[in-house]
Amino acid sequence: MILEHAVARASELGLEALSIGQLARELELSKSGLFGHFDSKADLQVQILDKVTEQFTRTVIKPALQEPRGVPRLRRLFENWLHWAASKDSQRKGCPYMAAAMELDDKPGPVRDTLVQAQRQHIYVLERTLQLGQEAGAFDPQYDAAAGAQEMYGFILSFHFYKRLMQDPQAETRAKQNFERFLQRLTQGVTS
Amino acid sequence: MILEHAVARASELGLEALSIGQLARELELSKSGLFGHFDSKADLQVQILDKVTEQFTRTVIKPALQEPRGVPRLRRLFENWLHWAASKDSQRKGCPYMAAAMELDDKPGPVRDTLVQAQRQHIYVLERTLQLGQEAGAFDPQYDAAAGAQEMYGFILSFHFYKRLMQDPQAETRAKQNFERFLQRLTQGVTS
DNA sequence: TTGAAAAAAGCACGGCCGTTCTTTTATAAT
DNA sequence: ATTATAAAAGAACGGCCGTGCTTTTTTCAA
Repeated sequence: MILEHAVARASELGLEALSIGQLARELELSKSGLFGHFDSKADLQVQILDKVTEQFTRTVIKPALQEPRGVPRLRRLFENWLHWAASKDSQRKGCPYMAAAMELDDKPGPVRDTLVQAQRQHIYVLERTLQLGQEAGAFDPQYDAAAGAQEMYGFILSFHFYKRLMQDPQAETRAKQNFERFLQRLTQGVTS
Repeated sequence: MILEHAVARASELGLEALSIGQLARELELSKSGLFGHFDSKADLQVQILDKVTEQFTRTVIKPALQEPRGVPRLRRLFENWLHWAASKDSQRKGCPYMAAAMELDDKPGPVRDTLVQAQRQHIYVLERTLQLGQEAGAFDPQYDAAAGAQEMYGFILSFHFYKRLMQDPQAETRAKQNFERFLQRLTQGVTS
């Protein structure tokens, strides 16, 4: 329960800016009562990231893996991911990874390691989805899967920036438009 | 001089994490001696962003505008931008906007406004470069310039993430590869 | 119902934060 | 050389931080 709220706040403020005192106040707990559940702030941050990864796997990756390989799976994965990045409910505001990514990209340590591992794993899923699509004959086998994954990741990142920071109402339309064009290229000259 | 160092540190730590005391220590100044140059921390942050924008305009945009419209200008703009995002010298470590973007995307105020305005302006340059290329007959006039700008921005963002957070040595290669493919699409069926 | 174990609270600590005031030092014009 | 002006320093403030201790409350099995 504590972690759920912590995830929500961390996705707004970032992992560093989130303070234990503030968390305790919001949960109507004493500072030390809350702190008792964690060894340190870094430990809390790691647990937050683990929780986020669990959520991401459950709501973005798992549903996509139930789609058949090729276009349906890739599209589902992309749309879920986009939805994840845009989400603004009580659970999460935007992508919790992003705020963390910028603060941590120059600070080595266990928190950063946890984040990097999660991010690598998610991108690997993207890459593997492309590869499996190729093996299934749905995608152009010439296409560099790693480059494609980086490209798709870019769609999501730029969407996030356009939407959250610049509040561009057309961000989503264009992100989907770019993805569909990407998909078209990917399936170009493929029969099945 | 103060601002230059502040820019360098802010691009590493972010605008919020950067503290006045720390800055003063590094510059061998007293905290209040430094603070005297600014009305508040928010004012310092705004001035940092203004300085960054000036640097970005000078090193990324201006050189690109000296190239002829069309492919050369767009490529130059993209490469400069990529180089800016990757830079790791004494002046700057990575893109200072990015760290700020995530912290601020939910916090209204003058600092955020300054950042949004700068970012909008930079993206407008991107968009306008595409449009001018279209008008000059170098790019496919059907292409939606705004979507293209968002796509290119994605190349840069994903490159930044791959390189800085995940430390992928191939990030740059793939970013350029993706851009060149984008360029190919853009110039498809255009004679001149 | 008692008692071990876990959770929460209370309290205090040193430390850094942004900011304000006052005093000293340096700069530069008369 | 004197003086107005600006820059830096010094000291203090209230506030929040993360974290350790000790004490109280709650939980739950024996």
